[in-house]
Amino acid sequence: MFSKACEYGIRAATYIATQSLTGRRVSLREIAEEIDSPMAFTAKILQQLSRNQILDSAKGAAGGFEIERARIDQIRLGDIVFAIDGNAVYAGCGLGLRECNAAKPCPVHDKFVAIRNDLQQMLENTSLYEMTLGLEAGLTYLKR
Amino acid sequence: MFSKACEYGIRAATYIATQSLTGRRVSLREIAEEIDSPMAFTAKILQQLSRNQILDSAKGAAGGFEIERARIDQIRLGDIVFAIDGNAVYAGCGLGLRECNAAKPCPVHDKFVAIRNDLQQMLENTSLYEMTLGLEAGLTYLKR
DNA sequence: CATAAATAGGACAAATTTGTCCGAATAAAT
DNA sequence: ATTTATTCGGACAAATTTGTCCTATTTATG
Repeated sequence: MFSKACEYGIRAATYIATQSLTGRRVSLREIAEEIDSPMAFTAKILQQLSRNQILDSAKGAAGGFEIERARIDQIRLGDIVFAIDGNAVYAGCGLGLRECNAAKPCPVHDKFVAIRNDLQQMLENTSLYEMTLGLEAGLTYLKR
Repeated sequence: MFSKACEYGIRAATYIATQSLTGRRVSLREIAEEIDSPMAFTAKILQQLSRNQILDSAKGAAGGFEIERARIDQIRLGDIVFAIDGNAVYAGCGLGLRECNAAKPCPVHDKFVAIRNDLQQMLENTSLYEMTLGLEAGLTYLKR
């Protein structure tokens, strides 16, 4: 559904958020270990999230990544997906037609629209904060 | 959502179905033109669908592809997707975890399950025949 | 100031997906 | 029987995505 880059990005942002909630800034190394992702590749994705103001990075010794407390509430899962995969998830015909809309639809246009609307709703309604809740309680996981 | 191969496969199967309804067997060349897909690549996909009994192929002059009338009603969109993309659509964690289930879920496991169930329902409830209806009536399209 | 620890970014490499080419096999038509 | 039109299948090529490596830059700390 999402690209690998996007999957890593969501997991990374979620982990960073859990740590930022306790005021801890985390390093790339730690992130990659905690979400079990390739470190250098994860670095690229974090850069992208940083450029898109999803998270803040600090260079130098004791540097790392963090997310402002207030932003953890505001950032939606969809923001992260958009920052990495663009609008590919929402746009684009399910059968790959360049133009596909209500006026000239593909044979499954309506059915796909319905499902993508559900997906979009979910992505827009899910906050980063919400994703951190189960993690701290040990009810959800970011690796394995 | 689906691979390019899968998109072409669905479009091809749908076109073949419309023509098989009138007893016409169609050639690869015609299919590729009608669904606007790369011919040689489409050939590979049709082979795959043929091996999976989604459609029948006939070699030699006047050969081509067709689908038995009775099968057009029986084949579901999900059968085509499964023949090409396997169970990737249903299985697999939304965040890319190797193991993700109700016991040890990722932070968005439940939300993804809900959406994927909807998708699965749609794929299993949509028959190839149903997809041909709008096409003949000029209400839906397979290219552009 | 020097050093160490960290991110930034460019170039490159590997893997996967997408797409092409061509010869072999098959079957209808002349 | 030969020709012609077609699918089959293998090898290859291109494009994209995923992943690695190395150097430069930045910043805290002694």
